Amino acid sequence: MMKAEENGFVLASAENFSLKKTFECGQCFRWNLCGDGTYEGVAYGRVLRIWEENGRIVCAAKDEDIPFWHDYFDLETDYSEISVPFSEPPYLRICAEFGRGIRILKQEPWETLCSFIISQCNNIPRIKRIISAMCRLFGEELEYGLYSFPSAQRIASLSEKDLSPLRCGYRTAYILDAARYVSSGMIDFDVLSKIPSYEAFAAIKKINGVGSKVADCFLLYGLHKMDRFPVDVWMKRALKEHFPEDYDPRVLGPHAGLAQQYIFYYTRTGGIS
DNA sequence: TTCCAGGACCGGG
DNA sequence: CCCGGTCATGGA
Repeated sequence: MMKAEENGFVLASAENFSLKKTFECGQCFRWNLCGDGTYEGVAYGRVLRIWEENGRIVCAAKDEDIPFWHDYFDLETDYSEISVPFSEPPYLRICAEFGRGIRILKQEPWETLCSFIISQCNNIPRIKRIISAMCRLFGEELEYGLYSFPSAQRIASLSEKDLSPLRCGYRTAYILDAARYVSSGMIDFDVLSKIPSYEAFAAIKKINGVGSKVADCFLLYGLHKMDRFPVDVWMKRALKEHFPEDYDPRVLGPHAGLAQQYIFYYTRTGGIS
C-alpha cells in the first residue's frame, strides 16, 4: 500500500490524487505551495510536506503518522466510483472530469467551523491571512514558522479585544460564540459525527453566525458528512445557469458534497487549471 | 467612490 | 417564505 522511497513515503498514485486541485479547490485554507513545488501544511498539530514525483504522491512525515495522513486524505475511498452518479446534467459531468483528483479532506472539526465562520462575505486570500494570523498569535509553534490551530478552549479564554489584531470585523463575536459552545461541551463533535447529518445541521446552527452555508461546509469538510451540499453565491450561479429549474442536489445521493466541490472548483476557475 | 468577497441576522411585507 | 438593510474589512 505504501512503501518507503528515498525521500519519503508513497501515499498514492497521482492519478486519483491531485495536490493542486485538492488544496486549491476551496475546501481548506492552511496548505501552501512552496517554491520547490511541494505543498506544506498542518493538520491536528502535525506538519506535512507532500509533493508529486514520477506519477506518485510522496510525503515527508513521521513514520507513525502515515496512517493518519492516509485517512486525512480519504485514500480508502474510490472517488471515481462515487463520482459515477455525476454524469448529468452535462455541466456537472464536465465539472467532475475537470476536478478529477480532488480529495475531500477530513479536516479538524473546530478548525473547519472557525475557518468557515471567518469565510463569510470574505475573499479567500484574506481568509487565509486571518487564519494564519490566528494560528501565529494563539496557536503553538510546531516547527519554525508553522503553528497549530488554536483550540476552542484557548479562543474561548480570549476577549474581543484580544482578537482585534486579526481584523475580522463582525465575525469576531461569532468566533467567540462558537468557541464557547465547543469548549463548554454544549457542542460535542463526537456526538455530531454519529447522528444523522440533518440533526447535526440543526445543532450547529444554534451558534450565532452559523447559518445554512457555514453549517454545511462544517459538516462536509469537518465531519466528512458527504451528503451535505453547501450553496454559496458561486453555486447559486452555477445552479441557475446550468441546471434544471428547481433542481434538488439531493438527487446526487450520499456523496453530493463531492459534486458540489467539483462544481465550485470548475465554476470559480472558469475551467482553467 | 463604489463594488465585491465561499453570509448571517433581523425586521417587515 | 422572501425581501432589503446592516454588519467590518480590504482589495480592485
